[in-house]
Amino acid sequence: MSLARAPRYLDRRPQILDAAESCFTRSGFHRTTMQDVAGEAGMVPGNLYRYFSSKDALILALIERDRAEIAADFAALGGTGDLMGAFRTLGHRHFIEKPREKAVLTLEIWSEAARNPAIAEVMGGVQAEVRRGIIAVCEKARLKGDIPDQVDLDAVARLILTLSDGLIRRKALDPDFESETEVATLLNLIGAVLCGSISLTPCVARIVSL
Amino acid sequence: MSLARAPRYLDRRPQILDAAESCFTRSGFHRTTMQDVAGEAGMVPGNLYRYFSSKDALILALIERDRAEIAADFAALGGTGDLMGAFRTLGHRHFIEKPREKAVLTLEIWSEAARNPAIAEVMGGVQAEVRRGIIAVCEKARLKGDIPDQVDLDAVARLILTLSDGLIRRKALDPDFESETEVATLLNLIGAVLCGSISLTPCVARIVSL
DNA sequence: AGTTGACGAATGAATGTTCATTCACTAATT
DNA sequence: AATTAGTGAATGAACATTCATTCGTCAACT
Repeated sequence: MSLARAPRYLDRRPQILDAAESCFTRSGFHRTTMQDVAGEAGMVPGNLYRYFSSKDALILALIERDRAEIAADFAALGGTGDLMGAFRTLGHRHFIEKPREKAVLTLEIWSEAARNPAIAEVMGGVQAEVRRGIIAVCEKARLKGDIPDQVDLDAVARLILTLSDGLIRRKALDPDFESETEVATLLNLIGAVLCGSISLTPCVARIVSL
Repeated sequence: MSLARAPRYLDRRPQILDAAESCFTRSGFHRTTMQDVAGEAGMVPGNLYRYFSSKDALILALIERDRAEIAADFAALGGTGDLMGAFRTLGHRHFIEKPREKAVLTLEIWSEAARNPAIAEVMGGVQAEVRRGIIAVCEKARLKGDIPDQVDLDAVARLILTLSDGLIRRKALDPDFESETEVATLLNLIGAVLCGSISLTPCVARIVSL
């Protein structure tokens, strides 16, 4: 009787998520009403519930969409053997190309993750994936002899994560933040660390002497 | 407003701010009700309005209290001539001693700052002050000959700010974040940068070759 | 080809709750 | 007595969610 039929109408989910992204960026999760999202999506509030079971589900779906995007970027990263080129590409894509609004939304997600375990879990997943991606691509470079043995790749990965997060916060909130300059500086720094020009694990004597 | 006179009774403001801090940390600004704060402060909601004119005013006052604390820490920093010692102290105080909850609250403040201009302004003030503090203490060290001329102190200050923000985000949300290790690593890195072991402004040839 | 009816999509008007804020009042202090 | 602190019970607005209803499309049957 009931045939598996192709959806008669458009799938409204992407459209709703786009609307939600605008609203959440503009007003934050909690100041955004379902009425706002519906208005932005060109429909009526009740109808949102056909696609997302609750406001929380909507938030979560939005975050998961971002996650998928990041994951895709990292899949592409492993390909080439050009380590710094890969980092430069990623840096460009994530900190220069993307508008400030994305950074603002990320801040929102962070503050939400501190309380919503579902969001925390998604974020943890991204984090782990990015970290593994960084280490993997570095290890490939090490096999080619580009990275000295004494460089602690795990520490490098943590450093990059820290720098990335710091950049996001500054991009979102510092009025005179200059993406290009900042990214260039930090790529430079990372390059130097990977070269072994400085070690992340203490070479205490020199430092203490300062 | 009427701070002019010594209160006849206890000043409840600190007590209320403490309560608010707990609540905001636990639930975020927007999920915290005035009823929650009042309960935590051991009083009745209406009474909060004797001390703060609105929920927003309460949030702002809390942020300003933090600002004062940070400012005080930085006032102390300039004193000694021990550059890395000063950084180590600050790093310890802000990233190791303070509980994770403080970092969570900071995340909350960030996401709020993106929309509330009053908060953004306070944050901008802190930012500027910290930055000036860093540069000032570095310049003092440079006069003593501890920092080579080619080190770009402005870039160093930006780097430190970025690293600090990244640390806060990771401390708040990474389940296996290790304050001591991370801070030690980054102090080490900063020390190396200040030594001139690596330059933040491109020495392109080497990097590109990687 | 035209009609019908089934069914998913969308609407719009509630509904019930949660919450910031108010206020008339009582208690304590000087 | 006068002033300040604190109470507790509203109040009313905002908002997530529900639901009865309408609309649009298509397939099956004349």
